[in-house]
Amino acid sequence: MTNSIEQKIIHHVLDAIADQKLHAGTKLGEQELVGVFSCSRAQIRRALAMLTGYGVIDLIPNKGAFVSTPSERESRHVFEARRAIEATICKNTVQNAKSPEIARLRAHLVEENAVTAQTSRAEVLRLSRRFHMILAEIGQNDVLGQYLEELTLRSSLILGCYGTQRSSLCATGEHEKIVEAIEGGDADLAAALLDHHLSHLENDVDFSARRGSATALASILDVAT
Amino acid sequence: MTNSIEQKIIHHVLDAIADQKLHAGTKLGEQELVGVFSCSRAQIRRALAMLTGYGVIDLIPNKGAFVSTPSERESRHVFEARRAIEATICKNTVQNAKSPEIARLRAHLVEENAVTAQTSRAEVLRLSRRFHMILAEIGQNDVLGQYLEELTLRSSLILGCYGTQRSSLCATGEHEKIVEAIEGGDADLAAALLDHHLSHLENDVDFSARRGSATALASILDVAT
DNA sequence: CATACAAAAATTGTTCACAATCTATGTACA
DNA sequence: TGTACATAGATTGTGAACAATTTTTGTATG
Repeated sequence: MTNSIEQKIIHHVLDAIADQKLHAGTKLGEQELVGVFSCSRAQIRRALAMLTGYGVIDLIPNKGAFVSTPSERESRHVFEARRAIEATICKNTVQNAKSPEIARLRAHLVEENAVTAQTSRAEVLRLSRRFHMILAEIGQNDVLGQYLEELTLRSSLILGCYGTQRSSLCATGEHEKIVEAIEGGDADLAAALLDHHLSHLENDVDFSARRGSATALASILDVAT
Repeated sequence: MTNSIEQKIIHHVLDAIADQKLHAGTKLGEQELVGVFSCSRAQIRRALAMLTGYGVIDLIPNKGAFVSTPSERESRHVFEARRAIEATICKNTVQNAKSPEIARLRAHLVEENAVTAQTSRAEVLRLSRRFHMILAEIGQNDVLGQYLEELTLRSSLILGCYGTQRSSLCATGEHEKIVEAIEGGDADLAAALLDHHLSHLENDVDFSARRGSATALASILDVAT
C-alpha cells in the first residue's frame, strides 16, 4: 500500500479546500484527477477513500466524490467542537510556551501583519489557519492537533459557503491579544480570548443565503432571475 | 463507490477492536479478510483505506494493515482529548436531558448492573463504551460524537495493551453518579464527575509492561522464557 | 551450532478490460 | 410548449491477471 502518491493527492485536495480554491459541492471526477496527478485510477480511488475521514469529502455511490456542503447544523457542531478542543490546546500552549515558542508566535504575527491588499486570498486564509495550527503544535497533543486540522478545514468550507465579509478571515488583532496572554502565562485569559475569537468567526456566517451549492456557472454569469 | 460491503467490513473491524477481540499489532491480511467477508480484494482494500481515518489501523507499505499499537505519548493524548470533548458533550447532555433522555440513561444503567460473572468481557466492554456514546447522542453534537467514537475505540486498544485490572472497565457506580448529576441539572457537577471518571480510566494503565505487541502465539502458549 | 546466502512461497501493489449505473441529448407525442 | 421516453455518452464499480516486494524455508559454509 504505497503511500507517497496517495498522500500527495490527499495533501493537494486538502490544501485546495483550505485555500477555498475548491468550494463546497464541487465534483472530483476520477478521470479528471487522473489527468491532474498523472497516475492510475486505482490510486485516485484509494486517495478518495482516505479523504472520507477528514469530513470534507462525500463519496456518493455511483455518483462520485464531492466536496462536502456543510449544513447549518453541522456548522454549529464544528464551531462548538473547535471551542472545546482549542480551549484545551490553549491551556497546553501556555504551559509549553517558553521563549522559542513565543518567538515563533511573534514571527507568525509579523507575517500576518505583512498582509497587504495585493496578498492573495488563499495566502491570507493560509496564514489565519496556520496561527491556530501553531498553537496546536506548541500544545503538543497530536490527537487534538489532528482534530483541529480537520475542523479548520471544515471551517474553511463553512466560511466559503456562508461567510459574509472578509472579516471571516481571522482578525489579526485578536491573534495578537491571544499571544500576549500566552506570553503573560495567563492560561484562562488566553483561553477566554480564543473562545471569543471563535465566536466572532461563527457570528460572521449567515445561513440564510448559501452561495455554496450554487452552480459554478450561475455564480459566474451572475444572472438575475 | 458502493458503500454497503465496505461499510460492513469497517463496522465489523471496529466492533472487534472495541470488544478487544482484535488486539494491538494484529495483522489484517487481505486474503484472510476476503475469506471472512467473501468479497473481492478491491473491496477489502477500499475498506482498509477508509479505516485509516479512525486512527486504529496502520497501513504499512508492502507489509499490510495492522491494528495500531498506541504509544504512551499517544495514549495520554487520547485521554486528554476525551476529557476535552466529553466535558462539552456533558454540558450539552445536561441541557438536552428531558425525561425521555433520563429514562434512556436509567435503562442503560439497569443493563450495566445486570452484568454477572458469566457475562462475556466483550459484552461488558460494549456496555461501558455505550454509556459514553449515549451521553454523546443526547448531547446531539455529531462532530463531537464522531470524535468520541474514535477515541473510545482507541481507548479500548490502550486498555487492551496497558490496562492492569478489570477495573479498566468503567466502574458502574461512577456512571450512576453522573446520571444523577445530569438528572439534577447540575452541569458542572456532571462534568466534574465525568472528568474524574476518565482520570480513573487513565490511572488504570501501566505503561511499564506492555502486553500489546506480544505475538499471538507467545501469549497463547504462555511460554515462560 | 550459528550465520549467511539463495530459492520458493505468500502477500501486496498495479493495471487493464468489462459491467453497471447515471447523465445528457434528442425525439415523439399530447 | 412542455412532458415523457428512448438512445448515446460518460462515469463509476468490479474482477482477474500480472508485477513487485516481502517473508519464509532450505541449504551450505565457517
